[in-house]
Amino acid sequence: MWIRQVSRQIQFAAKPSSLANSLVAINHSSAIKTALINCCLPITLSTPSRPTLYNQMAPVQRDIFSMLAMRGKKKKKEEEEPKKVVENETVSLDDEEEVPSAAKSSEAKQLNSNSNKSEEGSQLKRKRAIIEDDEEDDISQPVKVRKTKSSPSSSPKKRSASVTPPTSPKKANSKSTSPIKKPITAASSSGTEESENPSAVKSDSDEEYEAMEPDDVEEDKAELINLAKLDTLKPSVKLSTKLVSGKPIPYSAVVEVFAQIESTTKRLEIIKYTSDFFLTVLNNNPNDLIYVTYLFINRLGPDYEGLELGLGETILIKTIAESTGKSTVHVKAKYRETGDLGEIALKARSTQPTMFKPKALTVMDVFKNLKEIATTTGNNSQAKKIGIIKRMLTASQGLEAKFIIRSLESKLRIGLAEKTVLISLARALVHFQSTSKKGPSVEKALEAEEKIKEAFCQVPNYQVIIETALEHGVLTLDKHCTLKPGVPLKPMLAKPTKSITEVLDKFTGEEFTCEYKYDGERAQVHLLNDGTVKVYSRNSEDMSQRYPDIIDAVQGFLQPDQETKSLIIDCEAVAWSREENKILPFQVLTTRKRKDVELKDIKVHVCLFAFDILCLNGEPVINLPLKKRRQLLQKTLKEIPGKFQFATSKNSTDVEELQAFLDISIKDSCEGLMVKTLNNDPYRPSQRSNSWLKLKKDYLAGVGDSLDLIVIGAYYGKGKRTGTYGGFLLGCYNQDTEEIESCCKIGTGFSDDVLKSLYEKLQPTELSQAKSYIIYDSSAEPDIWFEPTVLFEVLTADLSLSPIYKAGIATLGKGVSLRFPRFMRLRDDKGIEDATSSDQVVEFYERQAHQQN
DNA sequence: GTGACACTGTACC
DNA sequence: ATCTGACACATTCGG
DNA sequence: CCGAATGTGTCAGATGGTACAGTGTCAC
Repeated sequence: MWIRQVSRQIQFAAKPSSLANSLVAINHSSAIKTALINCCLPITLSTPSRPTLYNQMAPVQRDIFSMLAMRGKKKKKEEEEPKKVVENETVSLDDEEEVPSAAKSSEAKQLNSNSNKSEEGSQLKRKRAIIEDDEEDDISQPVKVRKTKSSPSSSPKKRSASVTPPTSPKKANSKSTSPIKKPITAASSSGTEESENPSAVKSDSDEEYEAMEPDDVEEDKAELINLAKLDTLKPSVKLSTKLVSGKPIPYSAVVEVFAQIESTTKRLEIIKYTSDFFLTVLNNNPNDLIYVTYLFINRLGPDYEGLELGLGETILIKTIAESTGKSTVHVKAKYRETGDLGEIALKARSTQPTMFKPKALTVMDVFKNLKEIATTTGNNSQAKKIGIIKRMLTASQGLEAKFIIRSLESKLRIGLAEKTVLISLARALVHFQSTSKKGPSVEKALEAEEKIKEAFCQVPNYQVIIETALEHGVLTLDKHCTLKPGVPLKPMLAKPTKSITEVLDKFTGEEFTCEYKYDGERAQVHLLNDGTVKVYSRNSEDMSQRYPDIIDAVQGFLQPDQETKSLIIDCEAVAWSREENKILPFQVLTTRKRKDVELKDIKVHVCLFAFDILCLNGEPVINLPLKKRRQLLQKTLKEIPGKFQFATSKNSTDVEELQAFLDISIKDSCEGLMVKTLNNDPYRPSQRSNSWLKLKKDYLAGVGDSLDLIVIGAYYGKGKRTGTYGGFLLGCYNQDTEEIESCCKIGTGFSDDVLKSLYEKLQPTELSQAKSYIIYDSSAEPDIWFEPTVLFEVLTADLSLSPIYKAGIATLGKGVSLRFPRFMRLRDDKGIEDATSSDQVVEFYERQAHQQN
């Protein structure tokens, strides 16, 4: 039987990896698997990844390309809003650019040559590059000052006044740029006009590309690159919103920075804009920095405080519809087109007449409003929330509406997130606190970055970090912000790995260990000095309410002779059957209540599998190597079978042995293995460090089934998937009834190109409604139905009983769906009758359930 | 008012 | 959770 | 020895299923 399947798979396997998969999926003999791993997977690994056109471009080509693109933009703008760009002004601007660029490049070269020698050096180099940009900032800031001075009509910017880096003659020249900026400034301060032309603000960049041309022609390639790069960096110079020292930061300033950030994809540039702005805030009104930071990371407070907006797409659409006087249908249609609710709100707003000019929103206003939305609960709370949003929208000017909505969606989508904010904060703070006129040295800046990252991992609370940094200085953060029981720290994460050989590859010459990867929930258990116990999730949410049983039992886990007062351990909480003494599937664990769990009516029992210790009696131990930590862990705690156990582990470097261990782990209801180095690395909170790897069974083992499913519908893409389908609804074929039963959605595994071609391929087969032989649940109804013609090969980790999908529902009473489905490839060699049948799906499901006994 | 149910949001993976 | 794409950086290759 | 080509690591943002919790709605 399986031989036939194998030959079928061989026939269609596109690449060795999927061949290996298919084969392994059918036969569990570890010898075969090992052989496959050894001969097939390495081949795949060395295959170069699909190059895209852009990737194929040489850097120079890319730079030229982007420069041209930028010029195109500028040209447009000039056409749109003709302004008095006087020639000599543009020239002088040009000068300004050139000088720093030359200086910078030579510096950079020096750095390069220094740092190539060692790994540390090269890291240094990278970071230096970032920091040097900063110095450029300093240069640019005076520019702003002068601009304002020379052009009274533009809002006076105190912003840079307090920064006051040394002003050199070169900078003096650059002031002449001010007139260029004026029109924009005027527009944004007048608000309403500008909102009709949102691109104006965003573009707020520079217009004088022609001035550069003569230079370009003469310069050699290297210079060209520098110019192009500088060119893209320039917009950060301009902030049209005025900031007044001591006064609250206007929200419009934040929005303006968001717009700048959104206009680029370059990380260094983003960091520059952000840190620039943070520094400005520090100089004007340090107390607002925390609010600004929260707006940038789009959060309301530390994760462990558990504040939620309680708003989603649906309610936002309703709100936008209400506040703009359009129907929800209309808004939804627009959403399809643009994939961005913020944009819709903005456009709708700009066409709305404004009776009187509302008071400008401040950063504080917005943050407080968001917080109010989050804390509003109870009857009629939704209406109240909508009311608050409407108020904000009414008060919004310019681009503000767009970002208010995006904030409410919890997706800023501007290419900036936590990590970048942290780096930017570090740079802003270190500049702010630097005593030297020139700003901090490169080394200091790097140090600050490290310190703040480290501190944040141990105390993930921006308010604490910022306050501490302001009080004691960024550079001593490590002394004041260390982990302590009661405050969750960012857990260490593992990197996915595709094969045992890959693991061996990465860990050659290292001593390492393997542990079971339990299929449960990460649980960071804290025991405080006063005996309190807290449990935190992977994302630092407080789960104490969910696990009163754990809290109750922790004291009993301690070795009696150790007198342990406090500790933090890292565990996986797994559902446990006390009757059969075995691990239960993840799906069982999720049925546990999350709040108000009473000890007496717990139905789903839990066994904690501990694998690490992070703090003991108030002393952080994260800097010890794993070997030591494990010893500590086992010395401090004792196993109580079925309640508290140490993760099963094994040290080996033998492929066969590891393979066997992996197989056993899966038989023992685990997801696979975690592989960790024993000696080298300390516990590195939050990093997907190279010293922890996860070896996932679904790439190697039998349950990682690949199915061929029928595409029966699709969903409109949002954000960067606007204009194509963002996901698809898939079904399997029931041979008895000749119906198609919905099975899962799928939205990952596509490259952009594939997504595009799928759109072209499927769009002609769109139907106005579902074919009658399609069985589905209304809650998984797609935006678009298709004539079923196309099959996807889909990989999955697990199968689950589903409340909404229908595959095999006749046999099992519930449908079966897929856990972690991902697209592998298009099966255009097969017809829909060759799709995986409902029976097969059921078979897969039962085999999986059976396997774990 | 109360309870059942639907819908939405958010957490986990 | 999975996955891709863009960047920044690291390393190797060819003249 | 330099620049080009190729490889690697990090980050951000698309998207998956499922369960509970909270709110809204409606019938009684």
